[in-house]
Amino acid sequence: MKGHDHAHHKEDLAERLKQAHLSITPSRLAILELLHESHRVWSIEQLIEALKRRPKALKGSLVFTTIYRCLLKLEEAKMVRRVDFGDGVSRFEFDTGEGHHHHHIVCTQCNAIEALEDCHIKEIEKNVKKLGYQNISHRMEFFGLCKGCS
Amino acid sequence: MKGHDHAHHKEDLAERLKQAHLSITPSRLAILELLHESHRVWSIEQLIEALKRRPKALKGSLVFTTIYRCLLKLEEAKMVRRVDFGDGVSRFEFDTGEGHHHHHIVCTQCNAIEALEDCHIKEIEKNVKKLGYQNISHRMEFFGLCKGCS
DNA sequence: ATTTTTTTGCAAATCATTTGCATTTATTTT
DNA sequence: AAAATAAATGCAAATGATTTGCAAAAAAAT
Repeated sequence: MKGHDHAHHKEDLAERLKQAHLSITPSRLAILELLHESHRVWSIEQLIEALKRRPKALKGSLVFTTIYRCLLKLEEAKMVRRVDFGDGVSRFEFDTGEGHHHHHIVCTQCNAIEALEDCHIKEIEKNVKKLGYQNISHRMEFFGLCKGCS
Repeated sequence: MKGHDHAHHKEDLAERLKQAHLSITPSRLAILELLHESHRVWSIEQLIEALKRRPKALKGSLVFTTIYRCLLKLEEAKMVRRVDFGDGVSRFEFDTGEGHHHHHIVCTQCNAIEALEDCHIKEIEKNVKKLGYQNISHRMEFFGLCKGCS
């Protein structure tokens, strides 16, 4: 069952790459699989470490630039979303591409990151619209001391 | 009247520096005056340009590092707030230090920045609290096409 | 199977930010 | 007010993440 699921996902991911007119490469599939399975954000360095440790590691060496460029392409294709906590490091997470979006809470002590599945900021968006803006998007991240650290 | 007001502000700002145990220097006063008068955010480069053009320019040359370190100190002292739009450039604005806070909307085309004076995100904060977090803060910025650009 | 296009790997360039240190300026002490 | 102490400034160089150039390799199209 699990094996079948994985195969299914892999095909799906390859299909989405094809639809986005992106070549299907081992790096891209590996990144997408990892992001898809793990519901979390990854810095590029973290991704490289995790991919190295994988059972089915990539044959080629895992190079920063390669992962970086894969992520750029996947971001363009809306398969990956970039998350920025203002600490100078870009992080990435899987993007279902179905309009869902969420925010995060970052522990100011241990830097643990947790997803917040809700986003109730319609009021503010309304006001922004009143100001005459279009195609409004927003970034919102929370910072605080998590249970373990307080 | 205006002159008197300015003098008043200058004294206030010097007083706040004193209270924060920071030396009162021309650079710091000039930065604070500019930030206080202008209700907007400034990158360091923008600050340097603006300070150069001032009627009462600083005697010493305006050096990036100096402005940078001033802003760091002023941020610590909560007289200045740093704003991050995720474009790799830090910006700064005056901070009254009275608990007010606001967000911004950035035009995705012309990069114009406007302040949003309201912040209705109590619901989300409640949920974050339920998760066990303390000292919760957040970052939120909006992006969209402004009137002039759409 | 061959050509064409895209991706990868490595090195080097960028760009904003940060740090080191000698000099200057501000504050404190005498 | 002058001397001593502490802090800030200016310049150069270091840092660190990101981005780019280009030749080699891999994938897609013919």
